[in-house]
Amino acid sequence: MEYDFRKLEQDWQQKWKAGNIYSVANDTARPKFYVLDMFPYPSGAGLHVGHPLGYIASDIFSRYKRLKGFNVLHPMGFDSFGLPAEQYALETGQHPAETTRKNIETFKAQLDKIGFCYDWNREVKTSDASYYRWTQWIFLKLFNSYFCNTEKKAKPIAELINKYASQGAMPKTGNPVDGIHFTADQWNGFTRKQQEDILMKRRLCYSAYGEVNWCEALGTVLANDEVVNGVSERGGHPVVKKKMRQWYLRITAYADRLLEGLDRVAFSDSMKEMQKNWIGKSEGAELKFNIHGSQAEIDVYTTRPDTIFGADFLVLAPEHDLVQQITSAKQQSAINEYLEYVKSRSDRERIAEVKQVTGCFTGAYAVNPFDGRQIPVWIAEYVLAGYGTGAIMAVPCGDQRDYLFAKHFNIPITNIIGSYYNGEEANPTKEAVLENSGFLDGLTMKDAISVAIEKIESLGIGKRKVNYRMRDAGFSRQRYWGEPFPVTWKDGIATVMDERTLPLELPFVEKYGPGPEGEGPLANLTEWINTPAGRRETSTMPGYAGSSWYFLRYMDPHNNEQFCSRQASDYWNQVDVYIGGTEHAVGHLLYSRMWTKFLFDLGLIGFDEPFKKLVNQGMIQGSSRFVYRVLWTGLGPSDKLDKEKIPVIFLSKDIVDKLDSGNPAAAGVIQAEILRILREKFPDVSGLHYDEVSYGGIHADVNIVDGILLNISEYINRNPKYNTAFFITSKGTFNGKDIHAGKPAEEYNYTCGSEVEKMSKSKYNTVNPDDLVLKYGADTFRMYEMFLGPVEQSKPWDTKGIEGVHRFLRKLWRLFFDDIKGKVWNDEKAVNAELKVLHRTIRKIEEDTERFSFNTAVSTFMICINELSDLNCHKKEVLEKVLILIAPYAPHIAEELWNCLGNTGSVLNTAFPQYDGKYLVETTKDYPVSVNGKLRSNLLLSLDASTEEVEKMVLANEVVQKWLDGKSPKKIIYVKNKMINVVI
RNA sequence: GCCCAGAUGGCGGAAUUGGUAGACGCAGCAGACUCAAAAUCUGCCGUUCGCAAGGAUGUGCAGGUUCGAUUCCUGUUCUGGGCACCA
Repeated sequence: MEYDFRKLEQDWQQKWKAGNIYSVANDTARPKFYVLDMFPYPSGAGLHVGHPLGYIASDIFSRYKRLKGFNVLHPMGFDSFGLPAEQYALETGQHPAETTRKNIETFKAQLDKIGFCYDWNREVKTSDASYYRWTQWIFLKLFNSYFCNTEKKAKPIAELINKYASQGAMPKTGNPVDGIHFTADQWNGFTRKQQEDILMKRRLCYSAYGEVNWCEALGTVLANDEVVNGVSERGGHPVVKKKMRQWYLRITAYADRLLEGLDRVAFSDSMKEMQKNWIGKSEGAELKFNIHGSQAEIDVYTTRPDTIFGADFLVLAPEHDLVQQITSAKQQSAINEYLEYVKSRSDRERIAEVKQVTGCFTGAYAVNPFDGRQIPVWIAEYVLAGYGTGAIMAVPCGDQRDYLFAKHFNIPITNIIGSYYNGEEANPTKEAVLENSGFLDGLTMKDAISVAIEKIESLGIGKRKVNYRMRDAGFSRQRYWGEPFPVTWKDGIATVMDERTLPLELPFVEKYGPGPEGEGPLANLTEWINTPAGRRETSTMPGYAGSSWYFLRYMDPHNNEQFCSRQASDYWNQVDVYIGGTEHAVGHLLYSRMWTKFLFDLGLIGFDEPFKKLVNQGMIQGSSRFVYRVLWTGLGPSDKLDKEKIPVIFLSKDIVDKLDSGNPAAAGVIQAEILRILREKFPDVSGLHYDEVSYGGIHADVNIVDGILLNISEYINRNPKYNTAFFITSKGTFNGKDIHAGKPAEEYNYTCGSEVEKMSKSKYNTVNPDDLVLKYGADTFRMYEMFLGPVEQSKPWDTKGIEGVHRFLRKLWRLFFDDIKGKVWNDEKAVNAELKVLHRTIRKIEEDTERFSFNTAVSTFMICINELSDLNCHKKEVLEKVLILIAPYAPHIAEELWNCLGNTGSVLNTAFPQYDGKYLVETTKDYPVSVNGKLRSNLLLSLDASTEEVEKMVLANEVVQKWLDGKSPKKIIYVKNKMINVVI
């Protein structure tokens, strides 16, 4: 009986489905365990081998926990709203709902082939109205809530309105400020619009003006991803910043709680670090600078108020409100020019720019509040409007960027740190004793910080301030394929729908192009947008809206009354293990943590951190392959050459390497060969020249490249336009039409370049799991993905090596069945040697699975099966236990053999075997003996030997004596059960 | 540029707490079985000197701590991920 993996895997997958064995109940006395994958965006390219890495890991863990007696929730769903489907619709006219449905179908079929134990009854799709109804519902809750700064939690905005109406909003100390403070009487006298504007500043989801990437030519807003070097990815049109009304999530209100919550979750330190840095809490001061000869005041945020006397200039963000007001007539045109330039730059470009210092003087001078010194006010792109107050005081002797700016624009530098400043670069120290610093003279900078703040506060020119780098999250998109906002606008007032009327379904559109004025496609639906209550909001929610709470919906997916019943969320509680990529380190994870805290504040769930433990799977990268095509810049005479007739020439990687080797002779030979081909094509053209060979890399499908050797006939076959192209390789020059599939690729020896990149369809470097499952089976595929290396590590995909895992499973099979003899397993009693192998394996598998070290677990299985084979062990007593151990990893073969042994039902319904240490007791150890830290010999010693006995034995050792050469050792280091080191 | 991570044979990786570097697998080499192939099995397999015994050297690079460093510290190079509208 042979290992017919195709048949048995199919059979078991059907039986699992028919028997509904992965369905999970909410009401059970068993302890719960919740294992969650980050659900995928169902892209049109289908699943590639990178997706299942985390899914296999979580599947193994779920099955393992089930064997350990837990009621395991292990659901899957789809993050099915998103930009790619909309772009695809724009190009092909196919409705995103339709393509998304198809893609999900493909994904599910692919997932099922790998044999995952998902409870598909709990599937969620963020684009289903029955799901996004609750996303909209949570939006209403956010809109109708504010963050109470005293209690540090969200509360219904109705409470705030009541407070305003009864007590107003007056400062505890000091004078009320117009526009911020008001009495109850004033509040009650405000117009509805005035009241709503004030409330909007407190709502947890609010509307305000913000900047977007605007592409005039496309008439649309673009994602950063769609902007490349300042122009649109599609079409290459210029992109500028534009202010538009947007929705925002007030995540900054939760900044402190998001920081604090990190102490209560098991995320990796680096993950916590990334979130902390993203939140970017800093403490410092905000202070006012007056502008000489103007009413304007500039608020500056600084973490280093101690350096105030070293401030040689101020820099405003180009977008700063005061720029126009303070700019002098003389500087006006220069400023305008600079603003034009900045408009074309993305935030990332602006911060990343270091080589080139740019900026523009406004003509205004600020007055240092302490010594009255007048310092110039500049604008520069490295100051961002979104951070702090959008204005900084520049201290060139202490900040390198300020230093470079001062040098570049010849602004004199004041040294306040004496010898700590060398005149050649800034020194950001806090240790220096201050000089030239008025009342701070003689203080160390560290101590001066609080002294300076106190002074600033006592003079009433500023205050101590905690600042966050994190900004409120943009919550609206000028797109179609997302959740519509249940909001209408009238007279500038946003009114939300009654929650009982949800969902507000996404209406069907014919065209996916943008609406007028850069609004989303929904703006084109005149009938839909105009309602008696007002004009509907036409933007939709971002991708992260649906993914910020999906883990709750899995707990109670069919509930029509609530997003998730309290009963269900109390039982399943936090996600025990969450598996996904680091690319979500800050976005998704912060948003879902915030939503959880918010829902907790409202008492809708009983926990405020969603994920107890996070496992970051590494990214499986693609290993791209390139062919090199000759580029014709420098080819002439251009007026005499018929463009149509210029040939396509490909260079093999080794030829390209020769070109780049810097050896002019080798490069000359290649150039001559190209010229030869050209002369053949253009026999009549005189003065033909091609000055320098240049080339460009083009992705070739990794699936038709063996190692780096291109299957050249298949390449031409797939790209018929190249069937008259020339291929120059180390074996000669070949014309496409002479290349035949019959000849082995080695004959042509066209080699490719390679590069590790993100796996993506457009890079032709994706490998489809289906092919591998078909060829080797799901169990082999699962174990191979795990065997590749630690789950947390990123690595390029390589199919080589999968054979070894497949051989291992066949070897396992042969312990039970022989191709000729048939059944070989028996009911004999196991002996100690066999039980030792078994129990060592049980212990190691349990350990490795618990710490997510699946690669070493696979290797442990291999060692176990090798040893049992060597021992000729075919005993059911041992093998049965091995099957349970391996069931999480290779569920199909485990089920099959489990049943062959005479068991009924799923192997998952048994219990994980108990490890017994008595089989593993050792009495001796073969110690490594080092001399001066270098291994010289081994020594078999009893484990209960005394230190004296050991030393005696060591000194008596021949090899040790040889190295001692008659001398006596300085020291003998003996670490029990580890090693011995003799120091001479 | 900033934040985070990683770097070990021809390749993927192992070494869990500072204690025998290279487990396990792939590829390769040699052999057995076979008419042959497949499958399977056995042995070798970091580099280098040596017939061998054995020695030297070796975990990106440069230093340091230690009886002992892949592991800890300082610096540095390269690669990957993220940087707010991809998901």
